[in-house]
Amino acid sequence: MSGEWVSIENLKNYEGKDVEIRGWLANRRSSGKVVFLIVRDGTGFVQTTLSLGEYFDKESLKTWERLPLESALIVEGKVRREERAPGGYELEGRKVTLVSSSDEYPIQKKDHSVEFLMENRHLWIRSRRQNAVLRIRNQVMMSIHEFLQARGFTLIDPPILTPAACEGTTTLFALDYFDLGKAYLSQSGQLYMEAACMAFGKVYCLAPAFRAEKSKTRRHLTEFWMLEPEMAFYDWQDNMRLQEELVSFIVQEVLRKKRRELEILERDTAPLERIQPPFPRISYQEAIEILQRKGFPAQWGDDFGGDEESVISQEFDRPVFIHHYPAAIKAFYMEPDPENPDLVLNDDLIAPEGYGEIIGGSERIHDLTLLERRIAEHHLPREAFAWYLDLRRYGTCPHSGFGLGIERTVAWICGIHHIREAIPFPRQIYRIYP
RNA sequence: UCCUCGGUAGCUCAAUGGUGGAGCAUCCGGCUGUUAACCGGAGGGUUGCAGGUUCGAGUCCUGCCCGGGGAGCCA
Repeated sequence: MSGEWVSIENLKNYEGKDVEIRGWLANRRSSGKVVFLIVRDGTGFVQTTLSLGEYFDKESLKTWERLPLESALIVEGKVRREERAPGGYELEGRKVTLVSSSDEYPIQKKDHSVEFLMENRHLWIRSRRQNAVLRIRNQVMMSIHEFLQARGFTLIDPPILTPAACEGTTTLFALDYFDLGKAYLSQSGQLYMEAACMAFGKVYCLAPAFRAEKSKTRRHLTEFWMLEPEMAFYDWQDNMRLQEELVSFIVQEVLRKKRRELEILERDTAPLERIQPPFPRISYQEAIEILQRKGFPAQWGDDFGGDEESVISQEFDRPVFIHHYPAAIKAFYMEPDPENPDLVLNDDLIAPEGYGEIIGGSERIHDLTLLERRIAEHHLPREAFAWYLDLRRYGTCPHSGFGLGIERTVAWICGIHHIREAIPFPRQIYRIYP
């Protein structure tokens, strides 16, 4: 008599059938003789009706009417198309089994402050919107793997504990490593990917990165996830072509497979539909000119902040590449422009709608002498980079790669304001709980 | 690190230097289709902490603690 255990996202395939839903009580309403239980199971939400009559007497209705929110339960009933029900389908309940009653649930149906929600992040992820964001994140991750694997890339996992800075400038989280002194949480897997691309040709890592900078903006976390592909024999332009194809693929896949989540987030999908290659390309020099035309006091040699990035991105209807930055404001490993050694063969990709930089990429220095000079100029510890220099001794070749910030990309696609909602458990300067 | 805003009931917020309230949540009652349901009733407070000014401080002053927003830095 009891029906098949079905997930809510598949309910529409069971119209007229008896099924069982296992989940949690998301909300409830009652009207004396009818009790409405809104049940969620992680795949969706469905309204269950319990009516006075054959299956429920007045006593039992009273019990279910008072069931605390987030209680775990199993409901059995018949799937019915119902215009009045949110989602178009509802469950005509015949039996409810209480798995566990909940304590009074802290997150309620009305307003909450950011502070309160962040303090209860472990519960907040149950909510409809947060659930939608994290489902889209999952899709982004899967689409990245699908895209790169189909193009012959090999996933190579980088170490998280590292002996020294990849880029010298940024601050690292340090910890004691037995008798070997300090170790640091990785701020980038790039240098290891450069080693790996000389072994496998095309490689990528999708891993956490850590920055101990005291950044306090909606675009920063101390722990974030980064995709870092690295390709042997790719020049800086091959690199950009790969980036625009990847970003377009990710966005189109989310549009194709996560429509419902985008609706929950009330994301205007029109700007996303436009995300197709090729992306516009402007030089650093052109970017400076745009800013000056817009009245910004930008000088050649300045780096761009969030406001500047927004102004530049507003000129275009899709992500825009900015290439050929001054070498002085970029990392030590970037290949100089052969026509002007003050510039490097790099690119930043700025997302539309003010979401800022989502990719930083470049061709890498492959000449041993030049790289040694750069390491010295940046006062980096030569011993720590011995293995990295080896890559330029044994069959060195031009190669390129980039880093894509997962949370910034997810936040942009979802249209959410702050990237802390784009990761399940954000780590920020003033928050490490829960 | 700097700038800025804030901390009052479980939550979101009110309260001219003069008896700390409301909505939601909780508990009790009502309602035959609710849509953040609705209607009636009840309980619920060391106003972040420590000093100070004052006849009197949630309110003014000083310090500290904890958060929010932003800058720099970066993905």
